[in-house]
Amino acid sequence: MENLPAHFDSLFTVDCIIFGFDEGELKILLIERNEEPFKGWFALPGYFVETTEAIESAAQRILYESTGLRGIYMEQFYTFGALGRHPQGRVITVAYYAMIRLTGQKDVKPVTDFASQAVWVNVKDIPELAFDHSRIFRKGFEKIRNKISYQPIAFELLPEKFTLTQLQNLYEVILDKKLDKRNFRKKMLSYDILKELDEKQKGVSYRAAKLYKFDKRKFAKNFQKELSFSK
Amino acid sequence: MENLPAHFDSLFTVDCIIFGFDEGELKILLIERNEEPFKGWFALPGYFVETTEAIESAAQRILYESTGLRGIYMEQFYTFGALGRHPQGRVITVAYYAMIRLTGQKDVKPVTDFASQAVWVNVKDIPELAFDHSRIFRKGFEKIRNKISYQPIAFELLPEKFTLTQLQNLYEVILDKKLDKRNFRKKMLSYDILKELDEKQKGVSYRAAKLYKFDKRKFAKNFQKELSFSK
DNA sequence: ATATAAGGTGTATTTTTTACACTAAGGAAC
DNA sequence: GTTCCTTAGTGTAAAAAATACACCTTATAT
Repeated sequence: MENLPAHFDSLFTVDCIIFGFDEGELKILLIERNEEPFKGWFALPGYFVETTEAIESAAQRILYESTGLRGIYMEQFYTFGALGRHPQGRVITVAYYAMIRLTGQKDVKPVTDFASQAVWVNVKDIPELAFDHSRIFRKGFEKIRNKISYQPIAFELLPEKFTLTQLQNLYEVILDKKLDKRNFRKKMLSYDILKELDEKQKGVSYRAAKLYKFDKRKFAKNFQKELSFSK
Repeated sequence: MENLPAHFDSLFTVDCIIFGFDEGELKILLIERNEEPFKGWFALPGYFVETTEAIESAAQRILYESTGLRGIYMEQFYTFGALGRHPQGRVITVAYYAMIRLTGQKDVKPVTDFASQAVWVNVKDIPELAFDHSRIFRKGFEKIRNKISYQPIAFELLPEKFTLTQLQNLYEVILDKKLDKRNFRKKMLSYDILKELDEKQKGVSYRAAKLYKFDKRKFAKNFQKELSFSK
């Protein structure tokens, strides 16, 4: 950390995988680039980190510019710095993922000037992306797939009030496999992080299901105890 | 990723937590800085990433400069970029950990010109470190503590041939708790990643224990199957 | 009233985790 | 060479967790 130039600059970026769950499908937000390099390609929302900005804030800013949302929990999952990843020079990117609630209106605001549009794409239909963004996406997706197996992180994707079947569908889409209904419910309820509401689903043409809420307090209490190797 | 300056430079660093296991103690390698800022403080080995260098290579180089070792597996675990972390300006650092085999001689080569010495320090006695390195250390240590609970990553720390008791001691030191001998052996052997050798410990004044080797092939085979949420 | 579609529930079996204590072996000390 | 000391090495029973599996209930639509 020595021999610092009197003034220095940095060239690194933040790229975000923004997950949303909509109509039973897990999607991410992609932008279509309208500038070179990779003009016309789809890419993860991302941008340079200002020198006066913490990485974390840059991630929040990019999320805001892409979706209009603020204060969403984002998790940093890896930093990519292979030499050839940007055709014009050395760019290091810190990758984050976020999970957001798509409440019908799909709040996408393709704000930035370098994107011609922003679209939600099913994770099963992601095209080849600009730069090394395909790799970044795969790594981030793998991360949440692993994490969800031992930590209930997926509630951010659901509406505030949800049914157990919706929750199970979400798990099935993320894990890409069918789960047993009875076992899923038993296990999920045993975590004791859901609050059963006095309310039922509306507008369905079949028996309405009970609604639940995620209980942050209980979650914090029940998931502080760490993983153990045996005793 | 637009509006690139014709020429650009980046200011970021790599910092490494280098773990070693010696005389029953888990240690990390620290350097003592002999330049400002934080002259005289201990710090994690780290340095700038050259613009012509992949992050990964920089990590390897730093490991080599600190220990004389090459080709060791290193894992990136987090990137730190809070605004105030370096007193002279914005420096982003990508943190890696490595685990190395301390085979008696303790191969420390305090090579760099900005370090007056390099020392192995027990993880229980880490002093307050320069910059935000204390925080980096805590985060990295937590990471391996979690990871070892579901992946046998600790073999790199042991001599090539080791006894089950040595392995158990290592786990106990990392997890900071006592484990049951029978259960530990049962579980470890059930992973089927150890090769039992036709050889025994030497030079001990008590019953010599069988020696084992870590079997990389079996490890790869048995740990590709991923974690699952239930079926 | 009937059909349709999802909601909601329990138990037996298997697997995994935990708790727990004694004999065996080898070298050191006398 | 006998005794002592220290660690090696082993099995089983009980508890907990994970799995497999099928039917009745309830709400709406026709």
